[in-house]
Amino acid sequence: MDAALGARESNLGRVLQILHRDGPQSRATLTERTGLNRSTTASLVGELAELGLVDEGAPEPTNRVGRPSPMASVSPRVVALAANTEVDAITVAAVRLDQSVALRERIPVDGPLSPEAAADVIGDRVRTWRAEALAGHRIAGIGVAVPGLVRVADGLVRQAPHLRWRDAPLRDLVAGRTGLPAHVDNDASLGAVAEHLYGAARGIDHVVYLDGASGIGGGLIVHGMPVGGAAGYAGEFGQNRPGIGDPADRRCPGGVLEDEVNRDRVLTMLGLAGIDEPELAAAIAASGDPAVPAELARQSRILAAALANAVNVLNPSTVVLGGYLATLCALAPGDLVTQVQAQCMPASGEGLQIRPAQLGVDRQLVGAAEVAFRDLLRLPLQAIAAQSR
Amino acid sequence: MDAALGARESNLGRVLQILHRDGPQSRATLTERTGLNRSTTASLVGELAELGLVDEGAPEPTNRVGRPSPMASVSPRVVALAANTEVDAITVAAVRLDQSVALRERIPVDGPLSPEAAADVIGDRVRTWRAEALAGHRIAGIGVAVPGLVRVADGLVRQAPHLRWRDAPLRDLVAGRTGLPAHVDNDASLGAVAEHLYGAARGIDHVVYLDGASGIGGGLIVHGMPVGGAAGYAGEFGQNRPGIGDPADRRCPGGVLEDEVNRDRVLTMLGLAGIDEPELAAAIAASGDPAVPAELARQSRILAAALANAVNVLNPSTVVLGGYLATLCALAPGDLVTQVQAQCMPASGEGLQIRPAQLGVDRQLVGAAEVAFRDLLRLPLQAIAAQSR
DNA sequence: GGCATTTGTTGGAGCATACAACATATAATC
DNA sequence: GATTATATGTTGTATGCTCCAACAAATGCC
Repeated sequence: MDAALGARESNLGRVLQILHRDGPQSRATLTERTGLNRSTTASLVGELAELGLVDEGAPEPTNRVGRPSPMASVSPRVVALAANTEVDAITVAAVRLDQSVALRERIPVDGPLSPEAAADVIGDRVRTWRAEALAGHRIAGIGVAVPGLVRVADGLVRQAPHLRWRDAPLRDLVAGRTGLPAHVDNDASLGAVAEHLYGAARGIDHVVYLDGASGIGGGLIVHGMPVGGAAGYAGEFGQNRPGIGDPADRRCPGGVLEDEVNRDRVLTMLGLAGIDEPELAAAIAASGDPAVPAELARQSRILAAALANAVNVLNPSTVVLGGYLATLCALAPGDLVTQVQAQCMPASGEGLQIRPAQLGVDRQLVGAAEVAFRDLLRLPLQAIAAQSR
Repeated sequence: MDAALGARESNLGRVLQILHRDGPQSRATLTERTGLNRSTTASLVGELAELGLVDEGAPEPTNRVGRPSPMASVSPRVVALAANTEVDAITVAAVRLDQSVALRERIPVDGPLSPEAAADVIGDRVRTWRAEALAGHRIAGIGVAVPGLVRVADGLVRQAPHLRWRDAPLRDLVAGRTGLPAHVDNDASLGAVAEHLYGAARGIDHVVYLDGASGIGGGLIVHGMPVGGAAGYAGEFGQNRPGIGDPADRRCPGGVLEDEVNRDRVLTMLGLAGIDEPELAAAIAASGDPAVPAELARQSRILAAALANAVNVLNPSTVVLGGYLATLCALAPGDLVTQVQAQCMPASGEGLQIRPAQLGVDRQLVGAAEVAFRDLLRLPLQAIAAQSR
């Protein structure tokens, strides 16, 4: 907003963000990336080091002429907390500014917990960590991933069917239990953020992300920014109704995408339950039943129809598939990209890439930590001042 | 990018943009809106006036205590040119910074022109205007609206079926003929820009815009910014295949939205052709054939299905319908909002508004002018310097 | 007509970065 | 192994832009 006032703080944030996203690098590199002057960069890095956000280190051997430039890296003593609320467990983690997971604990729970109980579980874990493992660390805040619709502005969980939550004020509950600034968002939206910054869609400005678990969640990146929409509910591809080319492909009249493209259907077919993705992939490969690849092909046709709609509307350069959808894409007969391109506008589908997600189980946690880091990365001084009050 | 260097230029742009978008206002208002200091605002407005971009005028009577603040308004001698290429005509216009249309000429053409011939038509008109009506005016550039897929980065028209263009380098053709910086974009995307800034979606950050003419074009506004996607093809709702609830509603097996929701079907039913929207609306109202409202109801059900998908994915607060789709929405039995809400996630559809477009025939021209103004509004000094070279 | 209020106007202070000159550390060269 | 070219750190100063404070001006209110 105000261009000159706060210019320094904004530049501090820029430097910190570059180190956060792209890892340790020399001051010379930072100078080039920011376009600022050498002396300014030195001053900025120095101030960040004084604030305890950045560590300055010895130059790395570079085998090039010229005076070596000292390295800067984010301090390992700065973390964001992250929580992922699932039906059978709540995972809490501490994520460093370099995305490494300092602490992680999966806390199994019996059946769906109430929002209050879930906040208690998170709060207890955080209290212990702050007294012990995280003593002496700066904690930027806490981000919570929820499998449901979240009104991002105030962290109200509007609807999380699997958790049986409705209109749960989770942000305030978690903030109250932890005493930390809290942020809540949809798990798939956070996965999209993580894959965009550090995973399969790194550096790509227009991304459609779909994550298949019990349902199908999704997230969008447009102009390099996560898209929440008016209230924060954007990305719910699972509830879309794509046109299905061959009526015989429909299993669920009036059903939505996640009814048709559904992991449980394959599990049932295989007579299995309670297995993870690698196990599912192995079971599919081991199965001799021809109905299995046929079902995968059917599901991938419907997925392609839904993706073609998304490609027409959003013209992404990359689609990232996570969880079950990555398995489906890898194992279904035929090429999903080709199927999508056959149904969308030729130009829109040009050069389209469909990639599996890269970040594994920590995806939601890294995404949640990212939103918890946001204020610190934008305006470091203000974030620190706000915390010491 | 660089926060301090160029701060002034960026602030010049901000002031100019506020006057451009929100009309004449006092310096005091500008001070409040920008958050800058009184003295800074005075200096900025003064410099813009010296540049010939802004006029300073006498204070307006305000009936309030205190020294009256002089008004600032955009200069009427600054224009952007705009062109809309249709099958049967090319419309060229000069649009002022206050969106008023200084000059407009609709040039009928016989059948589809080649891209070169179209650029010639535009170039001839522009040459005459520059010598006469626009003498002494500053011309920021020219924006061209095309009914087709446009690669925005270089203004290559990839595909414009109605014009029978494929891979036409229209930006370079128009820039060559006019000697002006040229921008080309899809007509519906430009309509979305115009409705977002000055029409039915004014001030709304998340908008889905659909325009029904010969086909269905569309545009998106996300986070208050127009969305082009990776190459600029975003918004092509017309080529989507929505799930159609009742199979009996399908008229066109394997067809896309614009095959099913189609103005020509209604025209045929009415035995009419070559009429405009008001005439169509009147004809529908006058028709006693019960098949007509039934067809409108069918089309609106399918439109609702497509919109529900978009609402799930993008969570807009407002959907704007232009052209035939506005007519359809107004005249089809039943409430379109209700139909959409019935098919999307309840939370996503909360508070959804569906509004007719407001800007009428100048919509595309205003949108095209807007992109032509963009550089001038962002960095006025650079834009002016670039022009005088 | 005096007073409160709001805004314009002016000159100077402050902040942040750019710049230039010099210092330093490395690789390449002879 | 000294010399040179190159790249970067370091330092003090200059520049650009805004903010600030004090004063002036124009209006409504009493």
